[in-house]
Amino acid sequence: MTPLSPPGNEPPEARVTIRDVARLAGVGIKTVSRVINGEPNVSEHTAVRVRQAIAQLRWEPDIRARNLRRADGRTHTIGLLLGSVSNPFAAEMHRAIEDVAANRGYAVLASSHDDDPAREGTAMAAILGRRVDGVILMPIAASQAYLQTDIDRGLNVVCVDREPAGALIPSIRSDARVAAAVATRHLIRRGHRRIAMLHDDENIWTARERRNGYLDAMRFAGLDIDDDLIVGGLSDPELSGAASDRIIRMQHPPTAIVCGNNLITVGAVRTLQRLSLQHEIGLVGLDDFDTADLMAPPITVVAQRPSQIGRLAADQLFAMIDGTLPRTGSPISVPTDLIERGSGEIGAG
Amino acid sequence: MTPLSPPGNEPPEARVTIRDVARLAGVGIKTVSRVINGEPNVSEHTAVRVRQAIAQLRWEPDIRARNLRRADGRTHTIGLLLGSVSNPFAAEMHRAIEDVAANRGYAVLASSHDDDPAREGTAMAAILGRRVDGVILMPIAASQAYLQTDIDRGLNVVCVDREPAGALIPSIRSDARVAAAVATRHLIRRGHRRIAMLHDDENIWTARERRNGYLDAMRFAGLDIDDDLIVGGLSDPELSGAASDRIIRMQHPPTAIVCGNNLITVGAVRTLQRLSLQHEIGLVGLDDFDTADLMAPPITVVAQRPSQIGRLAADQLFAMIDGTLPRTGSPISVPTDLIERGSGEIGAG
DNA sequence: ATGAAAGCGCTAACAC
DNA sequence: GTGTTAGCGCTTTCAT
Repeated sequence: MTPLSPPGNEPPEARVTIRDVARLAGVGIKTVSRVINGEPNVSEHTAVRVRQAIAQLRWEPDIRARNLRRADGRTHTIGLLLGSVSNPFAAEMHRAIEDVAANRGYAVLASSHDDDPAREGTAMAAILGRRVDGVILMPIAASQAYLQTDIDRGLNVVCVDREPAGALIPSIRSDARVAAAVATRHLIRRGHRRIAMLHDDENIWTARERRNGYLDAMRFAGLDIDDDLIVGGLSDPELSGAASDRIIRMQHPPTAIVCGNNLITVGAVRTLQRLSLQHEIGLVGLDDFDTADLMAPPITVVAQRPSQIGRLAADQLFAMIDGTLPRTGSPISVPTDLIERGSGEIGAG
Repeated sequence: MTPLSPPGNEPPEARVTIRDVARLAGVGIKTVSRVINGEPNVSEHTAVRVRQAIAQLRWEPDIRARNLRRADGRTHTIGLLLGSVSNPFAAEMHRAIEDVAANRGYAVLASSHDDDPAREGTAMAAILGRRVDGVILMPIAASQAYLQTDIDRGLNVVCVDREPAGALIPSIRSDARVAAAVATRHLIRRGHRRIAMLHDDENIWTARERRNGYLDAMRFAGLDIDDDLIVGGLSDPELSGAASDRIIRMQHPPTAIVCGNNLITVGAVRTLQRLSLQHEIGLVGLDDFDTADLMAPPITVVAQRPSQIGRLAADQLFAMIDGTLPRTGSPISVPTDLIERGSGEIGAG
């Protein structure tokens, strides 16, 4: 195997370059460059010959090399850093972002930080090293100040789902606090007085906001707040199910539950069903999910709009890349929608 | 704004390069290169100075430029082309692939073709133009022969979930035919004789295999096959729900249904619930989903193992990149698991 | 132990 | 209209 052969396998016939095409077409490399970039000053006749040579050699220009010298230096790639690409909410945002990007000839480098603050930094470094034109970030680290230098140097960043801290980065997200207040108030109006709030890790902006929204509604209604009914750190359905179980077996159990995200909702519903209490205890989920209408009872939720958040975030990012929007900006709230399906309309004992 | 300024915004203080670092450290650029690559022949003293300069300028080497000249030419990026990054099954595979990739310092360029054969080609071109070291593909086009030239030139490709055609590409997937036969047989054993099969578009390998598996089981049991009970092209829950409705209102309706994927299952369950037949008609889903156990009745499924498929595919791809495995190979089947939850154990009439 | 020069595949600038 | 030269930011080669 020659020293230049690619990793491990077979006869890697030296890669085809613009020079091979130029030679075969009998022109200079700049002419080939003109043809593939649609620049003027190439006769139709030569252009045809060049295109034939390209087809014959099955040549594809190397995007890395192109961008290295290009005036705008763009890579036509954006980075996307989410909690997890497999979380349904994140995956739907991802898809909306990809659609906007694809329409503009952009590819998406996607990765997950698993809501681990340390991994935000390492994953971001992996993305930035690949010289993306912009990044869409679902932040988890306590501060995004570490991005400031890159932003000053021209990096475009937009946050989604959560607010950043320590850097002036625009963000697109639901008004999580209001959404949680709406959910809580909905239960209060059904006569509930003891309402539990199950939420995710406090590192997560939405978890904090939602708890605050719950507190807002409880206080506004003049209800007692029992700290034992507020449980955080529930990062998966199992933890949520266990917490639900614990709460329901309290001496003075709640008559209703607000669930801080779709995984928490699933865990809580599972426990309620196991205890056969799903028709006795009120439940409202924050964030919708595909099969919420198929449960018994169907699950009432305050739905977010993940596709819209994704689309708006991508639009904003590309406007920044185009230079038509500044790289700083204030948060944009996307509306949420209360969907009454049954579980949230159960009255208090 | 200077002509070299990046798109649109602010004072893009010319990007820092290896030369700036070398100048500040008072060394040649090759020495800087040695330091960041951990090459020998740099005195600890100079190395420290270089590292200080790097930190001071907050310099990050440009991965594109590095790979342009590098002997192995690797980009440390792989491509991933799925039906849709937002499909739960695909998203879970995606996540498993990302984990393997991240462990090896690889990033993942993810995109979706929406099961549109034409988009497989365009999306693939967008990926290959970015010079990835390998691609994991969920194929949809009738043939992947278009990849052969690139494969001969050293491109590494692995297919997931579906078998490729027209090119010798290794694939990792469930044995869809057997899984469907198992599901069907399970219903036959409960006494069902008229069993419907709802499946996705026939362009999709799994849809064809699953229909065949259904036919296998029906024939093996010596049952009549009624073409009116076999419906294809159901690419979303709405179409599936409508088809279920039609089938149930037939003169001789089926007593059970096999659903060809998780979206089809959701649509069918929705219709059964609307008609209050969910406890009368047997149902087995192919492919599991998170809330299957929360329905009434809980949904019996033949579950796939998306994470395992993703992990194996990534392992295979990296073995090919490393050169420890050939670029061709035969399909690998990942087991499926029948999970009895209730809907599949309803007896015939 | 170090650095100067050449080159990766392409685009920019400037010839002709 | 077309080609030549330089140069993008880095690694490689080879000299010192």
